Amino acid sequence: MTEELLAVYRHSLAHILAKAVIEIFGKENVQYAIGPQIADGLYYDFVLPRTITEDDYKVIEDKMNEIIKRKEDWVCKEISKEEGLELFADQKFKKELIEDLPEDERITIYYTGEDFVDLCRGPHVSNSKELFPAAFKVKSASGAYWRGDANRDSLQRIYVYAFPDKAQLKAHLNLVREAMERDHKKLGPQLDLFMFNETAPGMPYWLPDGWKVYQALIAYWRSVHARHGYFEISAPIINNRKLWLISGHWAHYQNNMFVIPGKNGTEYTIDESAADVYAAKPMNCPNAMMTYKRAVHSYKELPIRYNELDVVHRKEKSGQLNGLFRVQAFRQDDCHTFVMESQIESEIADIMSIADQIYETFGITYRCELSTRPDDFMGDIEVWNRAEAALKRILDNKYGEGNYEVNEGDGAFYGPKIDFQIKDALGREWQCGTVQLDFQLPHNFGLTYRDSDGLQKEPVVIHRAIFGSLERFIGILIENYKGAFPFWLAPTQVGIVPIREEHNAYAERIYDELLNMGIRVDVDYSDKNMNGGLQRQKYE
RNA sequence: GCCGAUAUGGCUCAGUUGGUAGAGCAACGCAUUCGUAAUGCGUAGGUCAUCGGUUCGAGUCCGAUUAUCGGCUCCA
Repeated sequence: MTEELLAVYRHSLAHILAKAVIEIFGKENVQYAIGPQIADGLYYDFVLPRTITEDDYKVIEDKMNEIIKRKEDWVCKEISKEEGLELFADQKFKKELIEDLPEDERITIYYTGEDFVDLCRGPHVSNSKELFPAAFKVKSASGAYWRGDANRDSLQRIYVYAFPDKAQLKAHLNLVREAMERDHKKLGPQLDLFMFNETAPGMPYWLPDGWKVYQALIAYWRSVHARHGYFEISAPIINNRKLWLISGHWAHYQNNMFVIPGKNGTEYTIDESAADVYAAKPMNCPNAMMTYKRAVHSYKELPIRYNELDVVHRKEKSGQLNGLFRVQAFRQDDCHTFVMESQIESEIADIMSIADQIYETFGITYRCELSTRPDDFMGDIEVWNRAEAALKRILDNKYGEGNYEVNEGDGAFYGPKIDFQIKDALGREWQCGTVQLDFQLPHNFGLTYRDSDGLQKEPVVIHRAIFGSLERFIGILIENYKGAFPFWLAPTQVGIVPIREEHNAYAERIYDELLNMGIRVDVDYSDKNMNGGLQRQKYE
């Protein structure tokens, strides 16, 4: 089945889903919104008289199958806006969709049988029998908003897996099960890598074994950067509000910051009346700017590359947290590189080569996305154009023109960026690394360097991370390796288990030798059988 | 934040129509010295997430809170 046919198949099934739900609840009780196809099937959004529960899934599936078996014809009709508004008079979402259509847009509707009609661009099957063997399964039901807007109607979204045939559906369900078994939220605590506690939501505790993995990753990361002229710094975790006012975070990012109120007399407050208001840093950049600013710089010093692994805190809305994938306290493998505009291209090319090397080490493939100037950009448009051209040249050289995604207008207001989407063992994609140009922060902080012509100029800052956050990256690694880390990352690289007491002395000798070689080794002297697996040695 | 779900000893779970908590594994003790998915016997471990309410009585019912999970991003 081609991509196009699969889309038609899934989208047609979405109509079948809507028809089924309407037949189950009664047409007068259902408002149906939209139902597109998605990566593994389709969904449809409804307003229903009651909440869908798991017990309904089977009922819905059965009804869908029943409808398909009717082998009804699908009829497409072109109608006028007025006809549409009349036809969908009692369907508020459809009416809104029609009203929002441009005047000259042709409006089409699709009948499935005579009793169900949906506003739709199509195309669709011409008869339900084309939907056989109808390999689908209701996946879940959840809340959603009309047009993704939290202020508008709350809808119930029903997700359905749908594949061309039963074998592919089964394969996908297996993949889903496999992914569940690999879930780092389960494996992590099971393997004693990390844990969470209610008093610090979204802030991982790294346990001894997890911290070994963490440190192994960092050690590797440092060794790679050492060969590319990077220097590591560390800066305060909390700063006075003054810093965040300069950087713009106070104005634009305050809702995502953990703020420590100051004292105005006896009152605690975060406003100007208290001078001692602090906030935990959500990003490392402002302190990197301060670090640069401590001295005058010559063009001969650039690029200056400051790596930084400090913990950052970002306050998320409740309901947004997700294991290690979305946390409130984490370390980015952050770097702020200060360059002259003329150095952007070569510097980013070097960053790309570092990214290549690091991702390859994990057997991870990735693809790049370029995000360009948004409407509300800041700075000089000529600088933007040159920077975007430089990024394009890099990507063109590396992947060939058109072989990477371009998200027009998706860049940050302070500069264009390249994102790395990495792909794990199960083919799932994750946003990790990012390279962002920044023309704004150096300006806000008044950064300069003395150029060869004797003039003071503003450096450009490149923000970049390759792991993204260590936390998220380790989460991905746990799932990618199913908890079985490669030797160089494994918390325990060698385990020694003497069988009898008289072997203990020899075990100790081996243990010391391995330890001296820098191997992470454990030995189990416990007097018991081997069934329990390796025990942690007592004197650790 | 919104919709939905979940919350019982370290882990996995049971707990019927409300009558003051059970099991297996793990732990610990004793015995066993036994070679790769479970040696035997015994001991200890829980204010049933938190707070409040209903009741003579609540793990069980009601309310609030907190945390966690699935969605809310693929837009006829």
